[in-house]
Amino acid sequence: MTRKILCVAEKPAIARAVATHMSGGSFQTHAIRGNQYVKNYEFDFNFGGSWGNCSVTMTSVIGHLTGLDFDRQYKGWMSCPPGALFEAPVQEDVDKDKKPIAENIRNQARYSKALFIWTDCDREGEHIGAEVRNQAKAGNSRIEVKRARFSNTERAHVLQAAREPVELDEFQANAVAARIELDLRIGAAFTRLQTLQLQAVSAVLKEKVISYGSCQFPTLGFVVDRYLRVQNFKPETFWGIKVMLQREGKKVNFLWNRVHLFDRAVVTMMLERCLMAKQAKVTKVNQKPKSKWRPLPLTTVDLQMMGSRFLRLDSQTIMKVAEALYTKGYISYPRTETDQFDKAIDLKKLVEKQFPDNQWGQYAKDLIDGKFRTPRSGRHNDKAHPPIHPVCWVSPSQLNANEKNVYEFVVRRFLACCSDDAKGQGTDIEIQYGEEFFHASGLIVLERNYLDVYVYDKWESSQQLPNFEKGELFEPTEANISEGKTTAPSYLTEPELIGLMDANGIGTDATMAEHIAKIKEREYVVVHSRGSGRSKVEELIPTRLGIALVEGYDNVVAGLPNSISLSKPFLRKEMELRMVEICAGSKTRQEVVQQSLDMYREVFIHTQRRIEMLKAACRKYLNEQPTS
DNA sequence: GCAAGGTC
Repeated sequence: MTRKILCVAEKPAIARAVATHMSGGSFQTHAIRGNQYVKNYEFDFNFGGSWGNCSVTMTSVIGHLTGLDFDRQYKGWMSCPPGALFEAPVQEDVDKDKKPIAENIRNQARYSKALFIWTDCDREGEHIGAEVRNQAKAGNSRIEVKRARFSNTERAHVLQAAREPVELDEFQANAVAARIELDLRIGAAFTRLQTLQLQAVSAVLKEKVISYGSCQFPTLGFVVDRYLRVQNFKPETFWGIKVMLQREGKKVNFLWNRVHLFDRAVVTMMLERCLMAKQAKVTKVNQKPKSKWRPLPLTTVDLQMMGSRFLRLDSQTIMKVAEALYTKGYISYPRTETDQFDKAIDLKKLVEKQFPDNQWGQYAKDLIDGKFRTPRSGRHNDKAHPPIHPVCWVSPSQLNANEKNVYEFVVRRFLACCSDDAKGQGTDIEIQYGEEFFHASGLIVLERNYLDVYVYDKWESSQQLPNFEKGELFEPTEANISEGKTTAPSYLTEPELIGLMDANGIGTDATMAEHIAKIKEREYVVVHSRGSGRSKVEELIPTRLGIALVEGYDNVVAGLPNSISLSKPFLRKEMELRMVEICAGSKTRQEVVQQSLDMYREVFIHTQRRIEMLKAACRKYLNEQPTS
């Protein structure tokens, strides 16, 4: 009898893709009882080595199998003081809707010699792999456990992963387990505390859940921080020197190297010295080729940021649309941090698929006819997914308006990646006038290259400069003082917020949009539109409640020795660093959970003691008459 | 009625 091997992927789409490659396209599909998405695919495969020819069942989970929650007696909000949740017993259970999937794995494991885990090769994937292993062991305690290491579903790569399995990374799974426990305890404790305490403060808050989360609060913090900077902004007047020369019928404006200063008297004196010198001297003439680099391969964060900017869709909508395009097989997996293409991917083949398109088909043909360039490589690789790229061409008539726009963006971005940089000729002139230095620069775009397909980037020729020679003297046509005012920053936009979250490690590429949606849902922030038409900008403004929470917590911790506010990203960042230590094997899961809980408990106790400050902030913002 | 993270 041939040996049987059970393979389990993180999601149905991967199970199907891997089964297709391993089986060479011929497999049997069986539905499972109780879940319409998960399927079992059966086929034979030669693993080589000591495994040899085996019969395979390839199936999947749908993300995590289990969830962590408090024991039943702690679930009621009045069952215990919120602070008790830092120690209350918790248990891990298979989610109700995942029970049929877990059962399928236990059943299949019974007849299998080995389990091959095919979850994504990232931290969460390692934890999901451990959940799968636990179910398989419950069905068959003697089953051998292996893990396939793969980063895309290209055929040769998949086959290699199947034949060279590695071990599950227990450290990474433990790091995720620590995160899960911390987020649950801390989130629930603070949410119950502030909800129960603040509901009584204002009629506005009655019946309202005022949630706290280690990601949603720093997200709110960014919005409030920008809002306050706008509110507190005081414009300042500055002065500069403008020098202009007319020559060969062209007008050249020279910019001051000092840009501007805030002291009018000093600028006046400097200008007078210039005028006294009468003549300016050309100190540098640089002619050099300039180029504008083609974009990097597309990541999720970039898709969300560029998408909000150019397609005018909020990040959640973009992700929904991108997922629909992925499920239909038009684009690759849209959740990725990777901005470098694996050498194994045949990029030219993907370019060729775009030939039929009316808008960019000819551009794709030109690439294959010799203009193709290997894409640039960024510095990120999540080792799980390739950059987002089109998988095949789809007629615009098959897509709705949003899908059409997002697909077009993904394709244009991909073709731009496979193109040459735009090239031009730049001229930089520097002059000395009195004791001050000024400069002017000109640009002539010579080859547009990627700009022809990537319509979202702009790079235009500037006005041409007349000829200058190094060392020559000339008398400027005009030189005078300019005056201006510093302008207030504008309110935070969603792409900016996503950039801040990414830079501070708040949330993952898959969840950032959810955290923003969450603070809207909780009525901590609202979206205001400014302008109209193409110049419309959506800005995030905190509500009175949002401002009150941030100000309240800032006041509460103001007295603490290292006063780290919950509205700042530092605590979450520290948690992330400790997770990395678990992955490296330098700390255990238990150590990290204890340390992090101690840290948050200190803030919690302090908040309880000074709860009046939190209440006062809410009263201040919510119970006074709105003035606008 | 609480979180954040997978995915449908």
